[in-house]
Amino acid sequence: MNDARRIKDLLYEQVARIGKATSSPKRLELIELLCQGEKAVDTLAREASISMKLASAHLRELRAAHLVNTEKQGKYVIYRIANREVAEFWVAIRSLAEDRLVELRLALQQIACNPKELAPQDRDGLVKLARKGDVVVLDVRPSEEYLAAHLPFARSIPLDELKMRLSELPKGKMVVAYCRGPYCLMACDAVELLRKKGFDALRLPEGVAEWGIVPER
Amino acid sequence: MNDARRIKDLLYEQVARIGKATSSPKRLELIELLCQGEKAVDTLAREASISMKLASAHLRELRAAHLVNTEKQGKYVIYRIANREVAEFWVAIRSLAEDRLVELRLALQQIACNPKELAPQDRDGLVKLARKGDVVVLDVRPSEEYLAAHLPFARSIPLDELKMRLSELPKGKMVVAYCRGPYCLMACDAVELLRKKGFDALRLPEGVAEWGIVPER
DNA sequence: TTTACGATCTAACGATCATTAGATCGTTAT
DNA sequence: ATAACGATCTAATGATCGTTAGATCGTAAA
Repeated sequence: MNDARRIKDLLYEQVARIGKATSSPKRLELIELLCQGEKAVDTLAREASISMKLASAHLRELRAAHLVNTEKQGKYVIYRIANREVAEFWVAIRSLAEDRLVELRLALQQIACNPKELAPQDRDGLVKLARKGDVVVLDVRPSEEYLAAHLPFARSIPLDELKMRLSELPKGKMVVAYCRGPYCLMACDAVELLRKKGFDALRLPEGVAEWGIVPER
Repeated sequence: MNDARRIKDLLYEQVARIGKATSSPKRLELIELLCQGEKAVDTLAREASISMKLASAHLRELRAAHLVNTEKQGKYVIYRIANREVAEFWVAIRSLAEDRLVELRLALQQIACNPKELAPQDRDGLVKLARKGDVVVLDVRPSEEYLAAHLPFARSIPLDELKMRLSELPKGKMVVAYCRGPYCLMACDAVELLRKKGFDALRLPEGVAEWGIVPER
């Protein structure tokens, strides 16, 4: 009787470890960043706008829940998402949050309205257009993330190089810009810039994780 | 610049509310119970082996994350899972936990080994056998849960009535017993009892939530 | 009306967590 | 060697959380 309780409690306790690991905003942001590709601690800290000490502490938690792996490379410690399932969970918990929390939907509308977004269109359709070259799928993330994983037929121009490299883009064609996902604002900025310069640009609010694409190794 | 930070932080903060709500073992157990059907606070407290005060406090948290709904019925306050997505998330977070945490897999093996389990068989096959009457799919949960939702062609004999109602079961046929899911031990006990009484019994470690069946209203 | 009971709220306690600073350790560059 | 830097560990802080007890409120049965 009491024995059954003990084992039951143990089971729920283990599942709660996943919940606990995903109960901190900054840890979620770190997971999203790691979904883009492997990164060292100082890179993660900079990109999440936190101190390296705090990043290290949060990564420690994620590691305790086995959601991320580490590998020492000389001076650096490289963090990676543990596997595809973690990336899928990041998409899943976000999806549930959007479904249940009005506040989140409202906040999303704020950033979604400004630059025109691509409708939650069929992905095959976009890929077909990109393959034919009728639209340019533009990856505006840092180039290391593009190299780690990117959408099919996407071209890489990091956001901070975009202004100087506008000539690389065909003037007549539609440009679809994407970044790390719906919570990342880089594609918004890119679309704003492109439109100002006379391009026909849309934001694709999805990233590699949403497409089920995951960096290798 | 700083403006973008503020809205980003807000987004991750909202998602973290879901993580926080699912970071407590008892809250997860309450979610699982509510996946079986609507329940009053005192029922939930009894079935989760906690005080009503504590149950009330945990349910308050789940309600704050909009994962559950409430409705006052006279003396009682009835809690319900908010929608199908919540039940699916409960299955998803459990699945990730099993994938990532060795301790959880080990604990599961402890309860899985004793009574022989049904292989992660195709569900259609089981339903076909049950429809023809070649196997008896036995729901050993309390009858209110059976009434709220149950597997196709399942018969209801609650665990605490099973010993007295053995005569209702055909002696020659295979009995497949299930309960609330892989973390619930009622089906284990049922299989143990049935085998002792000469039945050919197996445990189906899945419940309604795992089959994507969700109580109405 | 009185009584019992389901349920929540409040206050309070100890425990845990987020965050920062200081010290430490290993590696790379000078 | 020394210096610089990435990264972690420790300790310490304030905040938050889990849990329990006491009081309160509404409803249903006596």
